[in-house]
Amino acid sequence: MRVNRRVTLNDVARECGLAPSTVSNALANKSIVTPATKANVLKVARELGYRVSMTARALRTNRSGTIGLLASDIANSFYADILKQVEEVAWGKGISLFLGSTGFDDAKQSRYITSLIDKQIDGLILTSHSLRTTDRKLIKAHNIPVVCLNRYDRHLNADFVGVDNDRGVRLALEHLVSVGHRSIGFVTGPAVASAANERLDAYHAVLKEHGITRVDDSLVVLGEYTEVSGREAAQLLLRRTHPPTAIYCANDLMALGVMATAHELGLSIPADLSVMGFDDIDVAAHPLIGLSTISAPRGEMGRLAATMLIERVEGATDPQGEPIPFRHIRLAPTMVLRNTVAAPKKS
Amino acid sequence: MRVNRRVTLNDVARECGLAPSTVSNALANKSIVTPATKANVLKVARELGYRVSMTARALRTNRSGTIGLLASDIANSFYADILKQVEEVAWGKGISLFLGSTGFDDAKQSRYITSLIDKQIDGLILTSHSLRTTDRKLIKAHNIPVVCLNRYDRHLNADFVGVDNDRGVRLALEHLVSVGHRSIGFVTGPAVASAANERLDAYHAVLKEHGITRVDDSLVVLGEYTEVSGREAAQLLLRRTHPPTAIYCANDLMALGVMATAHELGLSIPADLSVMGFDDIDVAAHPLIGLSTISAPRGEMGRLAATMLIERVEGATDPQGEPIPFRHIRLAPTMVLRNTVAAPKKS
DNA sequence: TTGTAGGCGTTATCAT
DNA sequence: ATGATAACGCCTACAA
Repeated sequence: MRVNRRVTLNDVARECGLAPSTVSNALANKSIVTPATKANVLKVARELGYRVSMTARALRTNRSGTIGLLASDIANSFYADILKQVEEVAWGKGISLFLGSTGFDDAKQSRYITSLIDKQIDGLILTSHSLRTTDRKLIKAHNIPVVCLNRYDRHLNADFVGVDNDRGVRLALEHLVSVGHRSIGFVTGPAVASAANERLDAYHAVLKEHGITRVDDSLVVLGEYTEVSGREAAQLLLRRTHPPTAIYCANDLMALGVMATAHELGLSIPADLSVMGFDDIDVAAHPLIGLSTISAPRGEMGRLAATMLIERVEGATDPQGEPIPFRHIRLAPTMVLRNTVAAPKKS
Repeated sequence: MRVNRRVTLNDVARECGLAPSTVSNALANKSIVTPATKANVLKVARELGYRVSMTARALRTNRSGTIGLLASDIANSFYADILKQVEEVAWGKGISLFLGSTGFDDAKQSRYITSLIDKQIDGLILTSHSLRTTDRKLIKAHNIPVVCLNRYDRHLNADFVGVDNDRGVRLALEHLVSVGHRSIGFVTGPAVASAANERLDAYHAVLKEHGITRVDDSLVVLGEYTEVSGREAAQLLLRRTHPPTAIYCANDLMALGVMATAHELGLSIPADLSVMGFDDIDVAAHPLIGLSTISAPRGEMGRLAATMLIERVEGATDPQGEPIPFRHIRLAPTMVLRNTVAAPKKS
């Protein structure tokens, strides 16, 4: 069986009795070509089942119509929600999306970046690690626009969009303090991204501001932004001789883990333990969970990131024709109070 | 500022004093080229920062090193879990992944398929809609290997992997029946994919087999595989004059919605209402949820789908050199009993 | 308004 | 073992 060769621009041209360049122009809807021929070309192209080869076009024009998104854990609904919006914006612009999951593996992210650049992505959204210097060089050498999402890289010339982590953590901790908590545990995330550090810093700052200087370092436990790691952290925290009366988690998934462990330990929330999270993922709002948390506008973050990236890809300029300066956008989080916080028990 | 041109094979060749073709062969580690020159080429390539242009290579070889995955809702953790495994397998093979979200929009899926084929994907994993005939033609014309995941298309020559939906639903419903339920509501999903129909069919079959023939059609409510749609379905079901004593949902997300509504209506689960789902997504296992459900091995499904697809892309053959026949794999689901099922109240 | 020619960066074929 | 040449499919000067 003969394998059918692909229909090319030349085939259309031949069929129309025109030159390839004319067909190209017609298909690109250039005003230079006569409406009549345009119509004819379109008709023939459709009949023959002609489809442009983006590969050939990319080789020629240096634009592939693709962007990449790298996330540390695509099964985490925080990233999934962002991803969804990015996909939508990209789709609206006719751009295809490469997705990569980096785990917490620095090297994997690097290899992903080179691999995607080999594939000639037009732009890249980074949501996971900070970059290695080699990555930065590569990105610069190939002139790939980058948007950093929720992780700021001060060595990279790139747009940034994220939540105001400091403000978010403050909102939560001040609420916990105002309700009477003095001994507050903190489950932090891997320090590969700036967001984790910012949240941890805010924790220390708020406690200090409220005169809780005697903050025990062992009240801070390292998690991995997953539910299991939240469970494990809670084991550590709640098994102490003097367990904290409240636990603040750097994301909701870990807060769910803490709630699970508390439940299994026979502790009732919020009576025996207050818990708060960060992100406001969907399950947090479920009445059986009712997690009080800090809501990060991740839909908006995803949309903004994609929009800003595509702007750069398209070489947008300001009214004076100057390239747009890099933007640094912090979205304000809000506090959502549900059922996981109460005053600590008098003991 | 001069924008630095990309380093090409020719640059490496010139620097080495070799012909481009030799460099190409050296880089491809062909046995034909001398080890010494290989080493030299490699060294120079590294020094110059040479990176292959996959675009050019794809144009030449007709292989892009990319595959596509189309899902109806990437924020649904069912798909996210599959996606994660697909990504992992692909990454292991050096293949990049295009991700597309189709909603429940038939036309969007079609446009995605053409768009990805324009970008010369080597293969495609379909998890959402059934195909239009035009899609099938396009796929056939371009000879793109396809794997159908959890949605069977009998008109398409493709590998298939999915759960045994019939068996899963039977497991659940027979459990509900054995515990004493006779009036069982069913929240189904959009019939755009075969899985939804299979689950609904199984529902009818099991009820009939147990002599519950007087099954009221209004006990079947259409959902959208989302939590909100589960909530709405529950409103319909529980506001009836004779509400069912149990509700079976075609996926866990909708079961969560049912649980939410029940909770808000002051019904306690499982005392007043039994609920079961399908999938066994992560939250289902949370102690505060404890949803009894049917566990679909979606990690394995994702892994299998990706592996089978890549096999085809690489043109794998059986020992006789014949192309591998299309496989149709049904994975067995298992029942996970937690805390959402009890005998119906005597009334 | 349409046609011609060259090149984007590779690889495959054939010659040396 | 290495080199020359052509071709993958498209776009874009420039020429007609």
